[in-house]
Amino acid sequence: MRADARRNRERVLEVACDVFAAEGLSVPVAEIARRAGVGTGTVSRHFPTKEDLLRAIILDRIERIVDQARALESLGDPGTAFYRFLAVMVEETAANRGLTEAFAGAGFDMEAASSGASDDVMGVLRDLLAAAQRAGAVRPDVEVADVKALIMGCLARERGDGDTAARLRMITVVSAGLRPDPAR
Amino acid sequence: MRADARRNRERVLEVACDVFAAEGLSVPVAEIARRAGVGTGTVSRHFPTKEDLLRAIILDRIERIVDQARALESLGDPGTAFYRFLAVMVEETAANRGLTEAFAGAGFDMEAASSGASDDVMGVLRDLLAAAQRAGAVRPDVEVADVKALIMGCLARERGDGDTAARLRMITVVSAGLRPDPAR
DNA sequence: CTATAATCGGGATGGTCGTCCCGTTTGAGG
DNA sequence: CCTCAAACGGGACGACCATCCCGATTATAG
Repeated sequence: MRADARRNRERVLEVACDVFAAEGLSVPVAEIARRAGVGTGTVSRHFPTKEDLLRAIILDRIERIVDQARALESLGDPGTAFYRFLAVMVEETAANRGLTEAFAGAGFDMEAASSGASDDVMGVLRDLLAAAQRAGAVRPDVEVADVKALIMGCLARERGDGDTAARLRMITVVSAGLRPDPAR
Repeated sequence: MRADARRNRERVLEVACDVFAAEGLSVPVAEIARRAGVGTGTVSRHFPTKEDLLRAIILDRIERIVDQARALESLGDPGTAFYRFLAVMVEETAANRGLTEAFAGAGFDMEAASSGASDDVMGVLRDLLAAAQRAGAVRPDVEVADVKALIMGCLARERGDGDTAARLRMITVVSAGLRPDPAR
């Protein structure tokens, strides 16, 4: 691979990561190219479709989240692991509008793009939830899709990363709601 | 107004209501026209922009929700009123994909479209929340935006109206989370 | 330094959609 | 029945965007 090609590829990736995080997935590819100082042809040669570009950026972020989840999994108390993962996932995603939209399923099919074991967020969430429920730390009737939707709720709190206190409050409320009756 | 004009207007309104509810706000105006059996010109004469058409449909639905809220407001117990409104809002909206997208702010600026007192959902929600908090039925630190986001979470549970049990479970969880510590 | 193949830039293409316009049709009053 | 303004249909237009393509450029091996 030629040196300038590699450089351009890196540059596009970096710019795309920032722009999608700040302004969401609907930013035109041509705009990414413009800000990276390259032509649209250069972008679409390295990443034939917009989805390819998104995959390269988003799956990287998701892998980091999954890593943290796996680390929490081996933490001893399944309840603590589950609830801490809720907070981690919300915090990691809140500052990234593109990632939020990806989770919401807007313009990017995460399930289809995730093929490896290292990017299966739903899988790891399912494991954490099941363990926490076995330990009696989460209401037994709650399903993975419920938890995902509640996380989406926390992310819907507002665009951007401004209000950390509000996010914390949301997580507190949701966590309290998920706990079975006795344990408060 | 000529009889055929009135008839066409009604027909477009009816079809648009169904289609947007079933398939969301991104359905092309031309498709509405096609299914109503009229030309695109007819639609855009009665409703110059797509937003005009949406307003005519969505604000009507919102008014109905607000009516129910006002009815609950005069119900005596502010806590009961608030929690029942949560359920009402989710139930009313869940079956209507267009309404869900409108609340999510996708392609339709609800705040801007709402001008009358009869369509201010956020206003009535604020009143219900404040009263419930004064009565000690909701955590005092929760804000209106938090509640809205949690409702969005319930709506994000899945597309369509299929799983009533899941929606009920979501409302239970969210309600439990919103209650202050003592009252379970 | 030169040749050449990889790479680049950005215009062309095709598709979608909202809105506007105009030639044609039709409802309804006289 | 006859007229004509109101209403209709659907094609034209313009905006936006992803993707493809090709003539110009440039990195790198020899």
